[in-house]
Order: sequence, then structure tokens, then C-alpha cells
Amino acid sequence: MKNTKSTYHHGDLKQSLVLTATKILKEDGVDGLSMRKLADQVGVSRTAPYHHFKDKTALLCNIAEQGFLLQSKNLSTYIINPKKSNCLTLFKEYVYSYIQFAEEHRETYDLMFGRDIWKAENITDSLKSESKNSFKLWVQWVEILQKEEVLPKTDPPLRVAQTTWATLHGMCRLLIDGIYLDNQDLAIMTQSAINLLTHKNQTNVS
Amino acid sequence: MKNTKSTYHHGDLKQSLVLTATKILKEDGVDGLSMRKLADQVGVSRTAPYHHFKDKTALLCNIAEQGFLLQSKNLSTYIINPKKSNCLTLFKEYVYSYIQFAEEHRETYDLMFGRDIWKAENITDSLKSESKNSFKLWVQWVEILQKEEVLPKTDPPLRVAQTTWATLHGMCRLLIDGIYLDNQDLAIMTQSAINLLTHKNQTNVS
DNA sequence: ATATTAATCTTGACGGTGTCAAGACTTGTT
DNA sequence: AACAAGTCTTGACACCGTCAAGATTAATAT
Repeated sequence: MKNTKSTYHHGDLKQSLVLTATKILKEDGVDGLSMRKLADQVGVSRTAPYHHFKDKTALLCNIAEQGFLLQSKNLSTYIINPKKSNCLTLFKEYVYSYIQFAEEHRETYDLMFGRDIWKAENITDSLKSESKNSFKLWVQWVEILQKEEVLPKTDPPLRVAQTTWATLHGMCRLLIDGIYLDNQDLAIMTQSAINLLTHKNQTNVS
Repeated sequence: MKNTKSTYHHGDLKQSLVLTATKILKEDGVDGLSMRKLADQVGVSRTAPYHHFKDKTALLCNIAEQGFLLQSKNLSTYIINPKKSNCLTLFKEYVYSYIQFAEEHRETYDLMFGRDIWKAENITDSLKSESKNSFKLWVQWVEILQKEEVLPKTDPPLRVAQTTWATLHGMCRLLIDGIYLDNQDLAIMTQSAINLLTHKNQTNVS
């Protein structure tokens, strides 16, 4: 950027692309995001993005990856548990935070676990490893929760992690796919899900 | 082309379209199904299908609707329970059948609950009502299962129906989206999910 | 400072998509 | 036999992802 406002080189297109892509994603959904529209909105020619992302899926993978990073980060705080808080309440908190994340970043969540990415063979290696890592953390915490008698010990941590997470994931999908929308419904459902998972059906810990 | 075998009129295009559409769906997935390709495969011009289905989504809705019909039919047999079988084993059976359905008809299942249909405004009224009906049946059965002490009574039938179904749905999504693939894993997970839902974690009923 | 290489961005093009509009053909009804 | 309704076709439009080849700029080596 020396003179004559020669904007031939954008500066940092890559980040700009990711940023406005997530913006478009939020506004118009996945189907509303096209490479051409994105390029146009960033103020660059149609094929410019392809110098920074091999594919459209490569772009989406990048966004999804950030989602997994956020999730991992969140999970870590719960695993470390510096305040040695009560595990049950901690678990409740986590469930709420998980669902809230899905609600706030629906489109990102959709990318993280949706067909768009996972069905494609183009899927980025870094996304794969990042998602794996995130799940590993979850299993790790489930193991703790089992020891603390918050989650059932019927099955090994891996299995319980899979099934309990399936419950959370299923709820998020219902929410995102618009099969249940009401937010008040969601709050009650979340509590109901916690009851189901923690087996605290008899003793109703407030 | 007014020769004797004038195939100008196809005969029953509508059904042919649905049939080959489901075939393509099974072979190439949702993204592999285009109206043009479909028309071509049926041996008809590109826009012919539009005289039988307003939209592409109208076609997809039709297919999804059949899925819901199948599901409702399956559910009914469990609710009626003519043999007065043990409710717990019956529930186990149902869980297996539900997941098996999703596995066998992945693409249909994907349509039934996926973004393709539910995010669109085009969604057919008959699909909406049919899916609603299917869920109603599920709630109905959950109420029975609660009375029979198979499912927990912590929350009213509607809530328990939502959360337990979320678990099943979540597992199916993991399976379909290819996040867990191994079929042996699936069998174990299914059992594990049943443990989780029925609260029969202590007494391991074979 | 200049020449060369690498990075970045552009236009052009290809084959694909959903679907609207207008017309051609066939069937059913009066 | 005439007409209306149903069915199918061609043509066209506006999108889409992305490849190839060329233009422009920045970075690097001399």
C-alpha cells in the first residue's frame, strides 16, 4: 500500500475471507455462502480465494476447526477444575455451555458435525486431528465424572462418552435443524437431559 | 415422432421419479441427486418433473414423508403390543430397529431430519403433519414405558420423549455423518445407550 | 539497483445446477 | 368434432465451483 491505492494485493485476504465467510454463514446459512459471493463481498475477483484455500471445503474446514478449538478450550477449563467445585453442578454448567455454543454458532456447529464436511473426501487433516482431540478431552472428563459418580459406570468411559455426547448432540441438532425452536422448551429440555444422564432421577438435586 | 410407440406421455412419471430418485439417493447421496440427472435417468426432459413436483424440495419431502410413514408404522406395532411382551425387551427391540432403519436408509433418514428440508420454507404441509404424527406416537409410547418403569418418570412424557429421542437421533447422526463408522462399535454403543436410557445400570437385565 | 523468482490477483472459460416461460403434443370432456 | 386440461419439450436465465493462462506486485538474490 504505497500509492495510488493499488489494491491489487489485498493485504491479508485469507483472514478477511474467513471473517466475512463466518459473517455470511451467520446471516444466510451454509447454503447462502458461495465462493463467488464471498469473493465479491471481500472486494476481490471470483477465483482469488483459491490461492488461499484449495477448495470451498477447505475454507469450511478452517471455520469448523476454529469451532473445535473453542470447544476444546472450554472443555479444558472443566477438566482442570481449579476451584475443585462440585462435579455435578460443574457438569450441569457444561451441558448448558455446550448447548449454548451450538445455539449461538449454529452454522459453525453445523459445519463441525454436518454432512458438508464429513462426507467430503477433501476434509483437512488438521480438522480431523482437532476434532479428535476435542473428543478425547470429552472422554477424559467423562472418566472423571464417572469416578465422581456423576455419570453411570455401566460402561467404560469411551462408551459412556459416546452415548452421553450423542444425547447432547441430538438435542443440538433438533435445535439447529429447527425441529424444536422454542427457547423456553430448550431450557426445560436441558434440565431434563441432565436428569436423564446423571441418573439423579430420584434425588432431585436443585 | 408420432410413431406408434409415441412415448411422449410417460405413463406414471410421478412414481417413476420417486423410485429412481430414491435409487440415486442410495447410490450417490443427496448431493449426487439433481433434477436434471434424475429426469435424464428416467428418460424424460429436464423440466418434465416440474409438472409433478413444484420444487426439488417437494420431491425430497415426498421421499422423507414415506420415511416417516414407515417409522410411524413401526412405532404402532410397539404401542399396540399384541403379545403383551415384556416392555423392557420391547423397548430394546425398538431402539435396535430405530438405529437399523437409520443405517439402512441413511439418505432417507438424512432427509427426514436434515437441513435440506427443514431449513427450506418450501416444506410440504403433508410432510410436516406426518412427522408430527410420528413424534406423537413416540410420546405416546414413552408414556407407556414410563408407566411400566422402563423409562424414568423424572419429567413428563413429552420431555422424556424429547431427550431420549435426542439420544437415539444423536447416535444415528454420528453413524450417518461418518463420525463413528464401525458396526461393532455400533452394537456395543446401542446397548450402552439402552443402559443409559433405561436406568438399568445396576441390575443388568440380559 | 537490478534481475529473477515467488506470491498474489485477474479475466475467460467449461460444465454443472434449479427453474421459469412459451410452445408442442396427447388425452379426456363436451 | 371442438375444446379444455394435462403432459412433455426446447430455450433461456442466473447462478454455482473451479481450472488455465496471463497480469501485477512483493520478496529475494545478485
